[in-house]
Amino acid sequence: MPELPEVQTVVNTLIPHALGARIIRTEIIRPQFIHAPGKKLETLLTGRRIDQIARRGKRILITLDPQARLLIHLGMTGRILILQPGESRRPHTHLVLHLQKRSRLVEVQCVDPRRFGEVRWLGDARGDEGLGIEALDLRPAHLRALLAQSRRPIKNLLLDQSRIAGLGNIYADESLFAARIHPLTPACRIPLEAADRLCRAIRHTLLKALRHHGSTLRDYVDATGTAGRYQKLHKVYGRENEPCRRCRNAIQRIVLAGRSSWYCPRCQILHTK
DNA sequence: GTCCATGTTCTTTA
DNA sequence: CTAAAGAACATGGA
Repeated sequence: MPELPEVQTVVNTLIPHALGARIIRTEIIRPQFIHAPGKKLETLLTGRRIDQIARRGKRILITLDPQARLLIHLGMTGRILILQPGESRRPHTHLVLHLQKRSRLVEVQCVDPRRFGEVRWLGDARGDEGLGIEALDLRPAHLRALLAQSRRPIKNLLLDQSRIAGLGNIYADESLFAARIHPLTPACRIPLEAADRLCRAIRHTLLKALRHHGSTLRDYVDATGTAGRYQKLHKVYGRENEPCRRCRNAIQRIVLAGRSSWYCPRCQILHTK
């Protein structure tokens, strides 16, 4: 489900209900889904207060008081849902946090049918280990440097979270279309003007998706259960054989890094030298 | 039954 | 050393 705009929207919709709340009860329904060292997560979580809810790349980082951190990754189909106490538990719920914020009680359910996501106790760790620069913090000079040191197809580089954190399959394709760069172009062959165009395209695409609360293809909803709207504005993603919105040529699909990649063969230039 | 899916990680291959 | 390909994880929808 989640790339940067979706994960940020989950965080934004979680904050009003959960920030400052105390965890008064913890139910672990599927222990295999939860990574915690030694002690039981129930013991670690229960009694602490939620001090901060933030996003880094596609990770949700929850800072607790007394000081400790919890990481939630939504994987492909993960959801965090805010529910009233007593509302029926959704299928594939792995963890439920019972929160009290002043006199109000709410439940936070962590749901993930495919179980590609994870909940992990971080203790003192920051939770940003292994991640490259935030996609929204990317600046032309930084992107130029990244491109110069790689011959990989640009699409593969954009998906590499250890280089740039936050882009996934949808926004990598949409950003490359906006920058008019072919996904197979070797990173180091992208001309400087095109690199700067890509930098702007990434930022513009993510901010616009964020304004539309992300893309809902099938599973994604925010913490209040609301779907995103940006999928209606996709220019290439999932549009094989449909006309390019810019030139009317048919959108093509190829497989790269094991993922479908959609692009317009007329608008997106394959730079080779 | 088939193929495909917003992600990550591991193994194999080159 | 780099990095690509492929499989794996588990479930469900078309």
